[in-house]
Amino acid sequence: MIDLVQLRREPDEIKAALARRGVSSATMDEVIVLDVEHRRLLQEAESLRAEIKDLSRQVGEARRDQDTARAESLTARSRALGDEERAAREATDRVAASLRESLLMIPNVPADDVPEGLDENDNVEIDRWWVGKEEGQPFPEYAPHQRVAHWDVGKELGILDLEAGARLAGSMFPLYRGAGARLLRALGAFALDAHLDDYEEIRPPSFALTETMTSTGHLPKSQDDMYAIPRDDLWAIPTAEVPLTSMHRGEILDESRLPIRLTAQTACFRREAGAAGRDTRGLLRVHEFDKVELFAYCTPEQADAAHADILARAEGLLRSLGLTYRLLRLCTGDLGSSSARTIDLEVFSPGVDRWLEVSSVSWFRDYQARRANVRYRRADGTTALVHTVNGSALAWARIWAALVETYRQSDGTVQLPDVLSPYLGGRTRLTPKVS
RNA sequence: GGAGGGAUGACAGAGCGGCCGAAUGUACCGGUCUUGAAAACCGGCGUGGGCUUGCCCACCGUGGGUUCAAAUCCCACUCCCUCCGCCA
Repeated sequence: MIDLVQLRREPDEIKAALARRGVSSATMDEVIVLDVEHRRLLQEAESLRAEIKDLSRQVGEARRDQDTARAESLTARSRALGDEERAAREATDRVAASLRESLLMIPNVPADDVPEGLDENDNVEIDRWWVGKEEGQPFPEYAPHQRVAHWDVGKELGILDLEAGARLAGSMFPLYRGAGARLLRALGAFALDAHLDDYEEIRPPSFALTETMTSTGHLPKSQDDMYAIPRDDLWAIPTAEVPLTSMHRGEILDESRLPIRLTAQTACFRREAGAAGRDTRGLLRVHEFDKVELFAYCTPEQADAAHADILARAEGLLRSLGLTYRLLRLCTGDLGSSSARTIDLEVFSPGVDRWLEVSSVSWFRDYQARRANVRYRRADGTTALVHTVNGSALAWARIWAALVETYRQSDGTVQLPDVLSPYLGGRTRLTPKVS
């Protein structure tokens, strides 16, 4: 949620920044009006409250002095004020609720370096990498044997059974088998191990309460994109960012502990409402996928370095897997609602001949921390909201697809990169199932 | 799922419905003493919000209720602990 105090102090700056991502100035004016009204009512209610407290204290004194007549007259006055106070408080609460409701729907203020744009077509490519680039080799030419879509490779080798997944849970719930399932397990272990130098490994719950979802900004905005279990007030997490952001909810962290860096692999659940039929073949877009997430709570001063570190780690994994990828700076129109700045990593998958988003590295400023109420204590004793930063490293379903396409050999086998060997028991070559 | 016990500041732990935002201890910060440290002593030490910056308001697991007045009484819920049942 954005900073209301800042909105009061510099309404024009905030309005201008939010206008870049489509929030009308009329919407912001409504918020400002609600805020003014809220404070007016709050003052009214509080001064009534103060009066009642004072009268009540005097009743106590009168009782102690055995002055029954005085006590009763004071009681009568206080009782009369009580009705007024209740009405004032209810009015205050009503306005506070609608103020909060409005604030929850307002996206984060974009950073200055976020490019202008309407949708993903306006994202700006800032870098591109492929094996041998540093040695001066040109962008790779992919051979015909690499131009086979992963769903065909998967079927050929018996490592991906989309029909079985669909039978169990409907379409877009993939089922991996044999070496395909093991490859997925290997990727997770490979990535988690790579981050353990600086990041604590977490295994959080796969479900979270409405309150938790709200603190990351996923609710109320994205409720149609998530799986809900209403009987238990639970939602299936769309990313480990949700539990990690709430891990320290309501806490005041000592500055010396920052940055707190966490990594977690979880299943991620996405309803992908409205996406039916669009780029949904194979593993391009699925309802459930595994992802290793990197996350940091930090001070504002540490945020840039924390963001850069996560980005470097995600890139590092792609490079050691030998996959071609590019970096995109998301434009205002494509930026996630909670984010102030996001860099996407897209891997090139030759079989389907497209760039697939496999990581999104975002800086949230204090937007999530304000909702989740995560603060830190500075050396001078004051408190401030932390900044949160996160990124995927990486989302495995699409990496799986890019790997089997990129490394498909002319004989139809797939020769996986050596870095995965320890996690595959040395079996880096995937061959067609004989049975 | 059943029975019982509990939830108060960083921690421990008091708190007859009325100077209780909360005793006391520990921890922590500052000072005195000391060559220095420890001990002792003195002082400080929760978080938010509002405005007339000096005051006011809120918060004792959460949400309701009773009352002139609630940490304190009532109801519901959540979580933790113990026991029973069930269970990977």
